[in-house]
Amino acid sequence: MIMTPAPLISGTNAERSRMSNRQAALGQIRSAGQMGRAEIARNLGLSTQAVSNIIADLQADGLLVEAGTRSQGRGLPAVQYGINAEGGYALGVEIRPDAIFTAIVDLHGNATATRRRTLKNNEPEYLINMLLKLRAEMLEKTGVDDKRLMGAGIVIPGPFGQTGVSGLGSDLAGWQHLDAHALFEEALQLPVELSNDANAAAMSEQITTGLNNFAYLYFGAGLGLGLINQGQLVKGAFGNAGEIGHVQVMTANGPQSLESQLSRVAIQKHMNANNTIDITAIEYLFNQSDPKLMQWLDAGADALSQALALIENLFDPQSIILGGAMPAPLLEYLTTRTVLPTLSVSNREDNPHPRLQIGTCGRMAATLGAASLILNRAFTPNATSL
Amino acid sequence: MIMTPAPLISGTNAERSRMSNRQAALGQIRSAGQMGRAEIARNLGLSTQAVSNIIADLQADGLLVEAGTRSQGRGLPAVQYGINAEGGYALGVEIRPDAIFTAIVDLHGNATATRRRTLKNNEPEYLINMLLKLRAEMLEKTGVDDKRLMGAGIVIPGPFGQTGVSGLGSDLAGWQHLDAHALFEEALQLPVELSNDANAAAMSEQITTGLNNFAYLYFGAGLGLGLINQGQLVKGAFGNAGEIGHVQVMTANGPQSLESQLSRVAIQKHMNANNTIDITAIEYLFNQSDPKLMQWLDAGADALSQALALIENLFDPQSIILGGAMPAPLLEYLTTRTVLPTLSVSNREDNPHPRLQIGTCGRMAATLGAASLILNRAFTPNATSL
DNA sequence: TTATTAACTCAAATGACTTGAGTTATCAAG
DNA sequence: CTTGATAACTCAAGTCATTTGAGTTAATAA
Repeated sequence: MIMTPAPLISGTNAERSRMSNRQAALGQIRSAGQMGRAEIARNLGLSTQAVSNIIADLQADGLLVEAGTRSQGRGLPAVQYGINAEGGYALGVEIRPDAIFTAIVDLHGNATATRRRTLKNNEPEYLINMLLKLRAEMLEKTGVDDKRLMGAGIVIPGPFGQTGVSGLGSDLAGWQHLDAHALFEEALQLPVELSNDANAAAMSEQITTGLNNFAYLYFGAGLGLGLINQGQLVKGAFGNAGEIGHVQVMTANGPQSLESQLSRVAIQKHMNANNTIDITAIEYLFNQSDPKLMQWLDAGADALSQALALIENLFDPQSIILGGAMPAPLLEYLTTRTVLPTLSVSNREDNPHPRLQIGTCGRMAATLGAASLILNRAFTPNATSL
Repeated sequence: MIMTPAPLISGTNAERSRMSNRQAALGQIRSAGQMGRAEIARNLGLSTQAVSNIIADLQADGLLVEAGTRSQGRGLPAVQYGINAEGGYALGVEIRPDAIFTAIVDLHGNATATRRRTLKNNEPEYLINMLLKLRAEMLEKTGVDDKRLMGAGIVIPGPFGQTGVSGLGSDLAGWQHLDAHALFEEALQLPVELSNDANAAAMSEQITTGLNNFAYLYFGAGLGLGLINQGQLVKGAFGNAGEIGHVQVMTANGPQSLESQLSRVAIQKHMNANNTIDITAIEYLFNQSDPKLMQWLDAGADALSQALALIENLFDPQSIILGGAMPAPLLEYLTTRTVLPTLSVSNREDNPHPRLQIGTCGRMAATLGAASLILNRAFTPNATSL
């Protein structure tokens, strides 16, 4: 499977300008909730008239709805516009070796339908058929016209391609040499965004928090890092950026991989569990204040602290967000136990954001993140290929 | 000093489209060396006529020159255009606590004049006056019209602002709370790009290598990391991304900071030198195969190997480039001694680029890099504020 | 020698934005 | 309560940069 770095810089003409301006206007409205035309025009450096035309278009396309008027001081009150949740939908998909998760997400970012199926195998044909069936089911249930589906965001386990960290358990058997992107686009007949779990979850967090320079630590089976720089995902040359699990940290037992200290699998191992411990089981143990789990959390906090120092000094983010398939209270507890590193460029007074915070938690974090890859394109100029 | 993340997304109109297309056309020509109009049009997705108009403009502005014709197969031979080196210049500046380096660089990236002065102190007024004097000197010597100066790229020692790693020796005394950007723009009456040494050097390397996803390890007094993602610098929220020197690596003497193992200061310490060892001294020692230096190199190669694993797994670059104020032969030797990590996403067969390579070396690397921050803006659409 | 091909030019058409005049509704001041 | 200032918005004309389509030119292939 090939992921080209694609530096495709393209020229601009009137039509592409309009497209770009439409997206910029939508982006403004989304991040503010609702807005008037004159304000959008000021923010984008366009004339009121231009924005009026654009808004009229968007409204005709069903992407916007009027939302009353608002007056601030003198002058004619501004007619407010908001995103029409039903104006468009994104298909979010997470594929794991053992299961597939899907969701239909509206323009407000709310899931209107979700599905979860266990997988018998990872053969492309089986998987694609499953995916098509789930899409059809969800579309029927929600009554969404499939013309309103803007695209599919698909999370598949990294690393992409055959690399030095392949075959360590999490990747999809038999997919290393496939062009998954083309395969999915062909099957779904939709624009597709491929990504790993951490990047997808990070993108979704960008939308909800409004941050545009941050790092996202995603707890899946292992541990992944999603990086957002200037609002853009840092995917790396082959889409494999963020493989933080293999980074070494110091422990009482000498240097170990971060993933072996801080992940669901690490918990499993620490608890000497024979079968997989999932998020529900972890939540139960945490609510019981299970001594072994609490012990693990202390060691985990130490590893996390080292990871923070690393991320902060390499990336200087506004904030580091924890999320993924872990119970929120556990991550909350983990943050309170974690020492924020002193020797760090993020150790400064004038950052208005917390250095460490909790984001979206739960099983569907990556699936919703996948959908947000598509939503993001609708709201960001020049993001067609990211 | 405040560096805003500046997510300013702006709308597009006819004039801004033209500006963007001009830059895109220049970028095409630069990366290809020379090109015909029809080819540019195809690459940018514009009509031939549009590109013809743009090229005529650029030629009238003195940014392009005709460079003969080229025929490939049938059809009218294409008139080729190339960048006119004298069409514009950038001022490159590196400020260190003890010295200032400046250069005037033409559109081909060649330095037409350079200066180096030691600094008595770091007071803003003294520094600015020195800078103005050097600029005047260089402009006079080269006969460059100061209207042709497109801007100034200025490298100042990080970290920016008062952080947890400030006051460790390298930063400019008394500058933490100044708005350096405004200060320089006011004094020079030019657009200014501020950056740390590693980022500037990385940008310059992007231009010479054509890579757009890579990491650059910059050997200054310490060690810095410059990251380029999708052709864009990863600066971090406060401009302090890439502080890799403080990252911990394993050594025979337990965990140590990377900078203590792999930097000019580390050499100094290892050699038990009382006075600073500069690049010339290091080159001499290396040519003598000085046993202590060679011993240091072995330990350094080990530290470098760990740094590579880290960078590769976090950023998945096309390549990692070594450069800066070190003798090229020493870095060459270092690369041959460095084990490329196995457990890395970069350990793959299908990457056409070497995982580790040497870039620009020498005292002026950061200064020329600073200038390239300005040159880059001229050749990249939407890069006005990076 | 001739047909084909591709780069390029000219002039008209198109698309999207800007400009400027005019309308409307709110707030503030008298 | 009236009046004036203000700001959002609309309409119509103007501007800018691009596209389109009909030539023109020069090289190569047949």
